[in-house]
Amino acid sequence: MRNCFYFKLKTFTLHADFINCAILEIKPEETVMASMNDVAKKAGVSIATVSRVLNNSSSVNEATRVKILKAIKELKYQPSRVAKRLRSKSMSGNLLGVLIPDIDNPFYVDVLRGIEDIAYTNNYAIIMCNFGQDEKKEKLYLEILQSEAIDGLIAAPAREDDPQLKKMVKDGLPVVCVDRGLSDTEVDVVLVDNEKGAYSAVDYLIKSGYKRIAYIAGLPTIPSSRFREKGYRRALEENGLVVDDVLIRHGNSKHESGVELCRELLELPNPPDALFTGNNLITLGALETIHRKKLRIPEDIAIIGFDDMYWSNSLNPPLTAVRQPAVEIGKRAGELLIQRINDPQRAPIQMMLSTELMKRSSS
Amino acid sequence: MRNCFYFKLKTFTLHADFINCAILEIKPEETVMASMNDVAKKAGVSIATVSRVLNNSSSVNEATRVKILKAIKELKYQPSRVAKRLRSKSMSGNLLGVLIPDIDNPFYVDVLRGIEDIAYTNNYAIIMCNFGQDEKKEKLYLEILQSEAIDGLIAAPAREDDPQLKKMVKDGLPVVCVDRGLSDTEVDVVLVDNEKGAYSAVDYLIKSGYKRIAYIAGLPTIPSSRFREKGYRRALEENGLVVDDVLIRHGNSKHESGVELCRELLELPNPPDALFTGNNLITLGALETIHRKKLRIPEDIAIIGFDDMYWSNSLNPPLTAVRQPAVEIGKRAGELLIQRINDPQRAPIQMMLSTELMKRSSS
DNA sequence: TTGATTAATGTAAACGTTAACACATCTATT
DNA sequence: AATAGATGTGTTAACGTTTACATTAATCAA
Repeated sequence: MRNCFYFKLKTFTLHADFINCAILEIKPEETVMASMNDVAKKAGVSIATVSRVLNNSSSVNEATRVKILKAIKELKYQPSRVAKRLRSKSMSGNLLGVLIPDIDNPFYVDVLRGIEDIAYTNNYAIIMCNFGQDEKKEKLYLEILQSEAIDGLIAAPAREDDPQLKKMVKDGLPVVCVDRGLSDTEVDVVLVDNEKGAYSAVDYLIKSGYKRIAYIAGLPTIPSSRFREKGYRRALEENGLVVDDVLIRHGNSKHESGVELCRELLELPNPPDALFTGNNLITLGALETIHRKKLRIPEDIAIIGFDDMYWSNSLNPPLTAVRQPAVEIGKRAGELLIQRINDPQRAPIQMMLSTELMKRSSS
Repeated sequence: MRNCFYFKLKTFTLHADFINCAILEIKPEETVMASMNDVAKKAGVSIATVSRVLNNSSSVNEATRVKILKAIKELKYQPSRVAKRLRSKSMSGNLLGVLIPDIDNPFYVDVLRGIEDIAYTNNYAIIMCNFGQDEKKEKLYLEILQSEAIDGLIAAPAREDDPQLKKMVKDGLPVVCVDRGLSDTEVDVVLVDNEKGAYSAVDYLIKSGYKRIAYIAGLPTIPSSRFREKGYRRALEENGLVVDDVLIRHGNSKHESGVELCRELLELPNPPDALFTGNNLITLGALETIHRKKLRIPEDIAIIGFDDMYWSNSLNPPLTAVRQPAVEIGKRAGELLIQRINDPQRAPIQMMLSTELMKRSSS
């Protein structure tokens, strides 16, 4: 604004900027958001007193308190979270980071929703970081989160031994891991008993009479993939079936790997009669292939997927699935994180929620 | 740390804090994250010079530059976005807000992913706010976003005339609306031609021979719901069919309204032979009901849904759907926003992307 | 009355940046 | 030889909070 007048006086030309300026000046309110200083001035007190009533720390006279409250109302004052965060890393800046591998996966969306729910009720905002299974991107996001001075982080790291994340934990950042842990590191973890969940699914398939059960796995780097495979193998073994390695396929945890690996399996000389799919996306991919081949479920091929969806009943036939309480995982993680922010000394907790086999008609 | 020694010298007692301190002192690195000041000190220059090489503004001697760069490397210095943001609202603090009505809806997830993609490549972080169709929550989130001093906002507001959001736009916050606009307000908008999309679907149904076509609508407060209804009506009229109001049902845009309203329609004395569903969630809900009733698609009831999903082919039969390029909507919105941040004066743009009727076998 | 405690408030330094301004040197133009 | 500009650098005041410390006035026990 001052620049504009400068232009005017100096050159005596109607520079474009000046015109804009003039117009702006007519605008009714150039509301620039009141600061604590403005409030203090308006209430005729010092800035410290305002801060005191805001955080109702230590005693302040009732009369001044109402004066200040009034000023706050009138100026529509809103404290700046940014300034707060800058000032004291110790004090809560009310910002949480969430680092997830793949927002295309409905499981993580549910987790995110659970986190968001808790965050919101505790007045935390969330910085959402989706690294799409890309470790480089993950690394960059971790740096950004650090730079944003978040109060805490909920993460499903790409690898269990992520050195960067481990360092952040060691440096004192409150962290809760979901879906997977962090090796050799004292950190809260919320996950599900993957082996048991997989076992229950495969055992159920066997008990239902299926003999050649295939497993389409996700990325082997992800612990849950491995645990699920372990459960799969154990179920076969304990039921006296032999594990046929040709029936185990490893993909990248994404939709198209479900499509592709399912096709490979079905085109085998001796194809499976049932399918256990390693996650949401893989299940959907496999279904696509099965339908394309006009195979009947479960008569030609049965299927049980890891991860349930609220629209599993919209599939035809309704999908039998191992349900992870995804929203609850998010909520618990959020609660643990806030707890830890308030009490950094608390011993780490590993919370293992149980899965539920949702028996529907695809198996 | 210094406090501890203070304790020691003053009281000569082993205060608990002191013990903690002693232990802490043994810890290898109490890495507190280096600041620009540390870098400056280490490089033997002033803090301003460091800032200069960081923003490579104005000239700085090559020798000092490398000295500083070296110091930065060694200290693993990372600039604080928080400080940056506090310092200059004008300068980019590299933080964007995203305000969406319902993260359960895969459409918004895709939009979010598009935004995230652009944000990431431009070094912006995202604060994600999901208000779940709750206007009170929306209001609170807007306040939080303001308080976080975001550089820009992408929003799908609950109502077109949201006064709070309108005020924020007027106050100069760069805003881009997705999926819906903001009445009487100069703001960038990215959306789809909802009427045309709906028209194409219903027209296709009619051309395929269906006579009684029902529409399950979302919340009437949402503009897109109304436009889709308009397209539905126009298609009927232009094809010489009469609009039977009993075949139009209004829900709340959520899954269970799809389940319920579809049931009502199918139990009508004179039920529809085809269904046009107003969004993702409604479609899924309707499918659930159809399958529960063991009706065949499309023989007993045809269905076309608004919103396509990457797993529409996993449905049985594959779903015919009006595809919104959701990811692209997100990307375009992200681009527009960043443009506007860099040039606040640019005239607002309304970007209307086109839908595509994905003809599969549910109709 | 005095000295000590408490209540209510103000002052100013920090948090980590940016940017306006000032100040040297040095080079080039007259 | 003098002046103007460029080049390179430092100093310092913001930004909006919190908080340690200082200050004043009032209350109270002795």
